[in-house]
Amino acid sequence: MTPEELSKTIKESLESLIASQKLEVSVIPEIKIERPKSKEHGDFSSNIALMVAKPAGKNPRDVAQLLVDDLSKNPGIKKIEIAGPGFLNFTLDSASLGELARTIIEQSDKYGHTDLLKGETINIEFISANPTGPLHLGHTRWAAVGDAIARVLAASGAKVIREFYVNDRGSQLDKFGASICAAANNEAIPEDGYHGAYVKELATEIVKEKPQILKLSKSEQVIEFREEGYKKQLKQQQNVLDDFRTHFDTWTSERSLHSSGAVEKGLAVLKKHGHVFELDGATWLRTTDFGDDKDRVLIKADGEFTYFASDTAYYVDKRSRGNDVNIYLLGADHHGYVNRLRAVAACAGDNPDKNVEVLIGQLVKMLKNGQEVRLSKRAGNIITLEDLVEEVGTDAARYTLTRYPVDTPLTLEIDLLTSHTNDNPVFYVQYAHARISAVIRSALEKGIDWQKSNFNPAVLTTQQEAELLGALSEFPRIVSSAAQLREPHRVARYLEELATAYHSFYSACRVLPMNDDAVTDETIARLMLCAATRQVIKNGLDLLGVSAPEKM
RNA sequence: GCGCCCGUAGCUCAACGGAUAGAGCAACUGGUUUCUACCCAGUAGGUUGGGGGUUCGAUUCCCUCCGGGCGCACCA
Repeated sequence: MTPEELSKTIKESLESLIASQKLEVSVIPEIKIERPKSKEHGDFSSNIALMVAKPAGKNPRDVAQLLVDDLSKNPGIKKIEIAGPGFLNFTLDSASLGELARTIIEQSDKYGHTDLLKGETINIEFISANPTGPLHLGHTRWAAVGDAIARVLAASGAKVIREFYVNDRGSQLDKFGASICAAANNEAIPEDGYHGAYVKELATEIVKEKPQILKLSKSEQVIEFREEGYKKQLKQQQNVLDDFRTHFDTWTSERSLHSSGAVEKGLAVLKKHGHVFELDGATWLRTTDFGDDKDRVLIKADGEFTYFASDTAYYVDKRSRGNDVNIYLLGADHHGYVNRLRAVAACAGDNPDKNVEVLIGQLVKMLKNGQEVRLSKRAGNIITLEDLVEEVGTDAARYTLTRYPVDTPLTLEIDLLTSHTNDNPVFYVQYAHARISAVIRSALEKGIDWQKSNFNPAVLTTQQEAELLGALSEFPRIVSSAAQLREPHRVARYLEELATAYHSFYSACRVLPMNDDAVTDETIARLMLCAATRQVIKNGLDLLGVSAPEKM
């Protein structure tokens, strides 16, 4: 019996109590099944009696007793206890609990997947770095977290579009061009330009490929260097992200919004809804109608579109592509955008609570030798995605970055991360996977065909086996909540718990027969349990984009 | 000044409004003749920044104060 089945059973029980008028409740709340922290509280628990007591006008413990009387008939349930104010603590019989292993193996890589978000089309935009330099540590966090969110959403049945917005227009790009140009001509780079070593490298590369550039006028050179540098830098970002296992479905460039007429179209939509006005020669959007602190300029007095105009057009464009929910993953330094993005949605006639979701990620701080390294793209003193991967590898980088909720600032201690052993829970989880793989390999070498043998779940009776099964049963709920809350770190934390449950089981319960001992029901059942655990670890690591090695 | 986020063990961090607030690291005590010791079992460590409120029940929700981070362009 899985938690989902138990939940259903309780619901049926409640319905029958209501039908027989022993209980009077108009609406049955969602019945949540938890795995109690304390072992004394059984395999699963529910607070449903506490939830129902008030509307029913009864004492919670009395409601609990009614449920116990009705549910005890159920064959898979060994024991139900009423605890504290009215919690129901369930203990399943071992056969009923152990069946889960078979379920997991049958569902294989689909175990944990649900259709919770079926029918929703969700667009998740993240990173969206300027194509004027390498991706830094902050971008790397979004690469790992954004991709992991996309994965849990997809596992929960949503149609997901991963999107990257390329800011290939405007003054930052011009400064980029001027910087490369200066570097190519061995001149001082403008103070507000880009000073990283990569600028000089780009300049050298471009001159080598197109030496005639240097014969152009300075103003033409700047444009040429800008365009060549942009192409190269974007390509570089794409390659790096590819290696980082973060693949985007859509790359939308700001220029294309202008060339395709999307900007005019977006403006027309906003005008239609009546929130556009003229003042001091400029065209404004009245975002203050919807909670923004000030109105925003769409077209400057000199006739140029603002960056904000592109943003609004981009939103309208995304919606027109059928995206119901538009998630933006932004750094804390952009949190001022939240109200304005929501206002844009409202100005376009949408519901900001439904169509827009902004996730603000706190910045990543890095300590090296106990001192903070300030990250600044402009100054050139930056730690890039590649630097991090080079130090710790893609698996450890992705895992470490997805292990924490994004709304807390993250401090990476590079010295710890580079040590490869300390404080890197990814190794702990991966090791559990490799360890199980070794056990299963040995079983095959010994000629134990556990997959074709009779599985008797009733022999899984030890405390460690029950704990492990309990942990395995939680996975679907964890994935669902990670998707609904957009918090993939829950998957990582769960995997650590699961790995602990496995290691604990492993040291307490011998799986394979010793020496010439015979293969028993217990051997087969434990191998099933191992295989189920391995499957769940693999499924969980997949959701984080981390590999599950067979050997370590 | 206005606004957003954060404050939990010595450190880094968890905890759908639920039961005795949990892990890892660091400290201490034990454990392996056999399947991967990159492991396991245990001890110690807390007024969840302070104070109010909401309720059966608050780390979680509301108010306020304190402390820290960040943002408030006809820049992008």
